[in-house]
Amino acid sequence: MPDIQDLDPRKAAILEAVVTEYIGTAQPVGSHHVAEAAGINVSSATIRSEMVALEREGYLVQPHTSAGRVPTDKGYRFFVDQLAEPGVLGPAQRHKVSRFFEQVHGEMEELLERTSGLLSDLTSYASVVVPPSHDAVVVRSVQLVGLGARVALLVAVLADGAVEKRAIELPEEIPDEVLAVASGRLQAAAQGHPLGSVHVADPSGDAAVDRVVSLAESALGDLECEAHDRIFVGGPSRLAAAFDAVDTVRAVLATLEQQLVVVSLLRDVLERGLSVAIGTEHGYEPLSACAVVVAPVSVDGQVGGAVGLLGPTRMNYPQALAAARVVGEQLGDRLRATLDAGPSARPVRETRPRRRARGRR
Amino acid sequence: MPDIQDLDPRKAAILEAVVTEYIGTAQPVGSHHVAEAAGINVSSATIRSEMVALEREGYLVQPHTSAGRVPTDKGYRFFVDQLAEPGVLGPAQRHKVSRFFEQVHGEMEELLERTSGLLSDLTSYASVVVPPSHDAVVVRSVQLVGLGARVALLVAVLADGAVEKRAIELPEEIPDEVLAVASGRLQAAAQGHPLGSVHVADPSGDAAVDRVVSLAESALGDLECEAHDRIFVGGPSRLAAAFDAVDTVRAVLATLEQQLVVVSLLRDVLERGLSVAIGTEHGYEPLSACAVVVAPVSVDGQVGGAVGLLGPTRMNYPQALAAARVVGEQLGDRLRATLDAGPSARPVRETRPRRRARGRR
DNA sequence: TCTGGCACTCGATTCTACCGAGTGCCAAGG
DNA sequence: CCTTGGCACTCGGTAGAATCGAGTGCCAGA
Repeated sequence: MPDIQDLDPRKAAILEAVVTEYIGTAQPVGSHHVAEAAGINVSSATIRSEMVALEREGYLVQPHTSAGRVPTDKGYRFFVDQLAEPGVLGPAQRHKVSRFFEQVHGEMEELLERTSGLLSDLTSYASVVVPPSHDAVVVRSVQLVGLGARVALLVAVLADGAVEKRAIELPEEIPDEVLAVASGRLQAAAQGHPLGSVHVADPSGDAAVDRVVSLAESALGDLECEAHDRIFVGGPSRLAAAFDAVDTVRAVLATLEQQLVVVSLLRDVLERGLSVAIGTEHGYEPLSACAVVVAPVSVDGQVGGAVGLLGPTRMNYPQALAAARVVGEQLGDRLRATLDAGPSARPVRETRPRRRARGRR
Repeated sequence: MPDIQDLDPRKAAILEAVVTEYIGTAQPVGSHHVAEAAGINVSSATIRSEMVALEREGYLVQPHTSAGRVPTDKGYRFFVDQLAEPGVLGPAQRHKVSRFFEQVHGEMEELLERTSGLLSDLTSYASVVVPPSHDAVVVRSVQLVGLGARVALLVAVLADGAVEKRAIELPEEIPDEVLAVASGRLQAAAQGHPLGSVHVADPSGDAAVDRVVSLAESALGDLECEAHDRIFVGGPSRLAAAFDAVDTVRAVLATLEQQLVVVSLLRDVLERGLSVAIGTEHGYEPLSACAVVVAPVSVDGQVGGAVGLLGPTRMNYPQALAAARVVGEQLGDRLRATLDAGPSARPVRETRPRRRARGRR
C-alpha cells in the first residue's frame, strides 16, 4: 500500500465531511452536501473532481453510478487515524460512568456483567467485556467440598475477588474427613501463589489424601487456562437496531455466541496495537460489516482484559473510543483497587513496577 | 369465551391442515391446498365455507381479502391443545440429548449454560434455562475470605453444586484471624441447613467476630433471594432467523436482556399450568409475535426451575414441546443425582416424598 | 486552477396492466 | 340439507413504462 500516508489537506477535509455526514445519515453523500459542510469553501464541481481521486485511491466508493459516495474501510481508517479529534464523553455520560463505579459494589462477576451493560448504554452499541486472565493474580483461598460420593468441587477465591470453581471426579469414594485434610493442605500451599504455580511439596502420610491433592493441583492449573473464556456481552439487541439486513444481524449474533472467537478477536486487535478494527481488517468474515473498538483493561500496567464495542462500520468512532477507553481504565482501576487493598501479600505490585498503559496516537 | 370447546371434526381437520401447512411454508394457505392435504376428502368449495366459519369463530384470519388463511393465536392454541399429537424427538436428537447428559461433567453453571445451548441446537429456537431456586437446597460449605481491608467475600457451596458468592462491606478493618474464626462458626452453623435458615446460636467471646457473623448471616439470607435471577439464554441468533422484521428481532432481544422479565414470564406461564403461551396469551407486549414453550425442571418432585423455548408463533409445537420436556426432565434428574449422591445428610429426600411431575395434556 | 453549466445516469417512485391464487356466492345434484 | 362445480370478483405481486431527481462527468470560460 503506497498511499497510506497523508492526503491533500483539502481531500482530507472532504473525506472527513463525507464520513461524518454518512455516519449521521447512513445515506450516500453527494458533492453538494459536502460543499455545504463547514470548513469547505469550494464549489461542488471541485469537490466532485476531488472525489473521483479519492475514489481512485480507495477511500470512497459509489454504491452505483450517480449516487453519492460512501466511505470504504480504508476511508474510515484514515478518518480514525488522522482526522477525528479525540472525542470526549458528554457530561451526562461522564456522570453515568463515575456514578456507576462509585455505586457498584460487590463481586467480580456481577461487576463485569454490569460493566458491559454500562458500555452498551453509553454508546448504544453492543459491548463485550473480557476479564483479565488470572495469570498473575494470587490465590486467597482454596477449598475442596464433597458433592457426590465421588465428586468434589474445588473452589478457589482469587485476590481480585473472582471465584473459580471446578468439579473433580474422584477415582474412588473419599470420606469427608480425607477431603478436609486435603483441602487444608491445598489451602496452605496455594495461599499467596498464582493459580498455575501451586505445588504441595511433601507428601502426607495418607496415600488417599495425596491422590486427591494431586488431582486438585492439576485442576487448579486447568482453571488458570479455562478461566478467561467467560465473556460478558451487553446489549446484543443494539445490533438489530444498527443493521437493517436481518442476515447480517444473524451472522453477527451467531459470532457473538462463540465466546472463544470473540476473545481471540479482541486479543488479536489489541496485539496489533490497534484500538479500532474496521470491516475486514480483522480477518473475521461474518463480522465484515462491523467495526470493533477495543480498549485494554490493565491492572498495574499489565494488560489483562479488554472491553470492546461492536457496531456498524459507520459507527461514531470518537465517542465509542472515548467510552471504551474510559470504561476500560476505570474497570482496571477498580480491579486494582480490590487487589491493592488486600490486607496481606501483594506480590504483583512488588514484582512488576507500575507502568503507564502505553497510549497510542 | 363461549366457544372454547370442541370443533366440528371436519373443521378441526381443516384447521389442523392450515396450521401444519402454515408452519411449514410461512405462506397463507388457501382452500385448494387444504383440499389436497391427507385426510380431507371434500372439495375446496366446501372447505371455503368451513373456513369462513373458522374465521368468524376466530381461529383463522385473512391477511387481506382474497389471500389464504393464517392461524390466529386461538387457532394455534386449539391446535396445540386438541390436535397435535404428542410429538417425539427423532433418533438423532434423542441420541444428542442422552450423549449430552452422559458427557457433561462438572459444575452447575457450566451445566446450565451448555444445556441452553443444547436446547436451542435441538430446536433451532432461542432457549432459556432458569435454574431451580435454592430454597430447599442445603449448604455444604460456607467460607469468608478477606479481599480488601474492609471487604470480605462470602462463598457458599450448596449441595447441588452451585456456588453462590457475595461481597460484604465490613464496618471496620477486620484482621484475617477474626475472619477465620467467624468463617468457622458460620460453617458449623450452616452446614446441612438451607440458605435462608442459617443461624448462629450463641455469641462467641469476641464482639468483632459476632458482628462479622451477623453480617454474613443476613448476606446468606440475601443470597437465597438473589440467586435465581441469573438465567442462561441460548442461541439468540436463532431469533434473527425466525423473524424477518428487524424491529421484531430487536424487541424480542431487548426483552431477553431483561432477565427478571424472562424469569417471571416463564414462572407465570408455568403457574397457570400451561406449557405453551402463544402470542398475546402471556401479557408481554414486545413478545406478542412469539410463542413460548416451557417445561418445568423438577428436582425431587419440587418444581424449581424451568427451561423454555422462544420462537415465532408458527413454531413447531410438538417438536419444541418434546425437546423442552425431555431436556427439562433430564436436567432435573441430573440435578437430583448430584443432590442424592451426597455422602451425608439428604434432608430434602426425607421431608418430601418423590412424586411424579404432573404432566399436562 | 476553479467554477458554473449541461447532458447524462440510474435508483427510486409511481402508474398501469395483468396474472393468478384465492375468495364468495349460487344453482344444480346427491 | 349438505356438497359440489362453476363463475364472477378481489386484490396482492410482478413486470414494464414513465417520471423524478439527486448526483455524476465533462467542458469551456474566468
